[in-house]
Amino acid sequence: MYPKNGRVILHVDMNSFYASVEMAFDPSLKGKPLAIAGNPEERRGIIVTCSYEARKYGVKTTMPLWEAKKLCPQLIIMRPNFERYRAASIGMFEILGQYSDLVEPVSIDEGYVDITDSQEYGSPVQIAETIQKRIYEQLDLPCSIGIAPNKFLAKMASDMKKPLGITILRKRDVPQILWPLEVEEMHGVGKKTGEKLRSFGIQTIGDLAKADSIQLKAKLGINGPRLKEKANGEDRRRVDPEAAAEFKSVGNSTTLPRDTTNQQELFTVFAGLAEKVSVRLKRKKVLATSISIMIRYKDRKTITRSKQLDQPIVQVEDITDQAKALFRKHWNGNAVRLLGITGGDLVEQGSAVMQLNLFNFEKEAKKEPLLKAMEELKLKFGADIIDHAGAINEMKNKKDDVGTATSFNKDFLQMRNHTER
DNA sequence: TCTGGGGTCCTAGGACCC
DNA sequence: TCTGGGGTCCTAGGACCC
Repeated sequence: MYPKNGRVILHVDMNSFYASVEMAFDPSLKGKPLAIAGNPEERRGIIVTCSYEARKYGVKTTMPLWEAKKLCPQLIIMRPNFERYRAASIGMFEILGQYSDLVEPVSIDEGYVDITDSQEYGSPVQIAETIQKRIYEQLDLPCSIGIAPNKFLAKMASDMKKPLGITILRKRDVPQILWPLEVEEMHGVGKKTGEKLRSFGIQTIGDLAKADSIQLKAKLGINGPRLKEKANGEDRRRVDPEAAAEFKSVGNSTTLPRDTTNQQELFTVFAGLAEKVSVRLKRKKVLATSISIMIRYKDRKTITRSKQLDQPIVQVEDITDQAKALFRKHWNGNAVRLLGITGGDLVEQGSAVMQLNLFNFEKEAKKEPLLKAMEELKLKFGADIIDHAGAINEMKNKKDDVGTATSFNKDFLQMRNHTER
């Protein structure tokens, strides 16, 4: 039954999502070892997701393709079909949304649902069973669900039975269920933090739960005490439907077919990346006020270099120029393995246009005729932006409240390209 | 023939301002 | 004639997650 004080949170986690979607799409794949890989033709392809049948052969996520083939010669390899995954994801979140307004997407295949006030649909377990059944029958996709009083425990719970599991994790179960686990099993503890914790004698989640907060803070920063709270089953974070609606950066990167020191080649790659970033920014109707590049050298040493801009940009040429400038300034001349461009400090199209207008008016002391100013804007952002945003009207009527009327699900789906771990 | 790509959040030092 | 303290911004890097 529902507790009087306290919440009931579900964490819904799709099982080997990409592979499952492909199987739903083509049932003849069911029961076969299937892997989704970034780019099977490239020598640097890795496994993004694989079916449970493939896992039996030892095939794992992030494994290089050649290694996976060695382990399982009959492995079926497919490239990702993101449109299919987006469609499946929309279907899944539509089902979740029918049991609560408080749905927070975490990634394309995973989300939290606060069902504290959803008694009308049954008990927590009944709701979880209904959701799981509907996703399975209507979408032909398996998922695991965790039921708990907070996000952290729900997340840990959904991980415990796969595929098609439902797991309840109460706070009072924490000492028995969670504490014996290795500390790396915790969501939020990776390799490095695990090593650090072990270096001062913390091996299990239970050890972490009992560790000294002051010491943890000194060694791990703000993350230390937070981890300790979680190890004790405490987590007050809300299920926030808006959390995923706003993205903070848009980037594209690529590992080159072969390492190179040829600047012309590298600049061509930058132009391609800038094009992708530009298209994605425009689609989201935002502009970037900072640009950063990433360079991974042959020895895998990776650097990022960034710059704050005076004005937000979105056009390919502008992004390319900024990226090239950063590259020229910081490249050490060694062979490059990967290049990336990311736009950050995003502002909305409308408000960006306005900022530029204000900027121009101040600069030009209002001497600039309106038409010429518009031409300038079109040059800067592309004609579609002016027409679409009705920039002149916005300029007159609005100050800085150019609203965002975006459906979170859609935006969130655009925002993330998820790969299952 | 090693190890992708898209993100978020946190830290830390220096510049700069009051 | 040696020197406070707080705050913000910028840049770079690290850790983690899916």
